[in-house]
Amino acid sequence: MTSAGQAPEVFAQRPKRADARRNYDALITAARKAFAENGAAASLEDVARRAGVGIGTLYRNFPTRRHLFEAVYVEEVRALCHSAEGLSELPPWDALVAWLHRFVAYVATKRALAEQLLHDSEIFTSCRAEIFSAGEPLMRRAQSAGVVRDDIGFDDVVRLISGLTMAQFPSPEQRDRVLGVALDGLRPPAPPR
Amino acid sequence: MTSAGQAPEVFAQRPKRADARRNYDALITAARKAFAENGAAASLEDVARRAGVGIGTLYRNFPTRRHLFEAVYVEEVRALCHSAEGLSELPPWDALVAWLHRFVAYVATKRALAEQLLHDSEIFTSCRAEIFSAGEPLMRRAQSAGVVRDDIGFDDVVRLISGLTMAQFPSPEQRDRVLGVALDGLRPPAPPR
DNA sequence: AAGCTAGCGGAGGGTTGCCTCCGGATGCAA
DNA sequence: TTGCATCCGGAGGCAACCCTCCGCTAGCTT
Repeated sequence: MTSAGQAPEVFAQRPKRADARRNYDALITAARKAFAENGAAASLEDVARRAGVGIGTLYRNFPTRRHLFEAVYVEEVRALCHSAEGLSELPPWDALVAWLHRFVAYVATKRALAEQLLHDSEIFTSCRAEIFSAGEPLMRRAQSAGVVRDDIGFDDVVRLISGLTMAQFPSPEQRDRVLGVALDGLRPPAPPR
Repeated sequence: MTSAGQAPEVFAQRPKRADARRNYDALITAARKAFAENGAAASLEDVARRAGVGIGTLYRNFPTRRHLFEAVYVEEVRALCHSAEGLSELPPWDALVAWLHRFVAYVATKRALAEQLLHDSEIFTSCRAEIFSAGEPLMRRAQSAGVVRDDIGFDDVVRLISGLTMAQFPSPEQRDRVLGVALDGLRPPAPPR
């Protein structure tokens, strides 16, 4: 029950003919990999090659490098937000922490994507909105329950987490340990101190 | 009194003739700007242009893009580590926090650099060592004083901070607020919980 | 001040990636 | 089955960048 579903149609929509749709999906998948491997500057011709389609097909579906970027990015965000559903059955703190963990895991490999999109993109802002509508309720619930300090907003948490997301961790264990430390910072200060 | 000064000479050394040295420095400065603005893929010809030297000169000083990268990077790290000197006059916690703030501030703009260097570079490892020898003592002192939890290492802190470093903050205020939250996570857990 | 040599600049050849364009193939509706 | 609208692929022109090479310039030394 995120706000997804009626998101902005600003970006390239999935084509209707069966073969075209196949190609579209193959392109997105290939692009995700290529960007993850080679960074934001991955060759579009390489993407087409991986997807097993002609370069022309790529350009028809995504007139611009950015279009392709955005399509990949949007899909990631969708998945993340979707995963917030059902989390409200957990206790407030656990729900928040669980989702934030997913946040990190989902976005961890998308460095290149994020870097490219961070600047001036309306898609980015609308995705941001989606993320907020998925995570902010969890945050507020935790604050009302007194298990998260009151002097910070959800946007602070997003920055904190997405910062970690960008860092390179040698092992998932260390990543979780560090995330744990960061999360401890969210706890309300102990009464005496 | 960091371990700087006799650092690895693996990389291009500053030339001896006056004009050459001028060009070398101009190149580093230009490169720093170019990388900050255009990311890791900035055009080397552009760098030379900014520095007001011929492309040949650039290639003579830095045979490889990576050489240039490393020269810029090393200089940044030097400055940061150097700034740890004298901090031990402050109380343990304050000293650590002060340095970490500098860490964030110094490295904040070097996204592109870091991304490129993060992989397989011996320069990177040696810089890492330098950072550790500058920061780890501060950390240990704070731990002995009981103002930082004992179950984490300095490397965890580095990850935490350099994560923040990567994130894009709209204002320095928010950046500091978030950093504050993260730092609170370093405090030892309050006795009861 | 005169010569030696380190250093300079930028033309240019090669490579790579971008993007357009259109003849041919193919899903889909009737 | 047939027709057509949609979609495909990749050749090819264009632009950007990489990097080498070599004739000239100008610090430095004596």
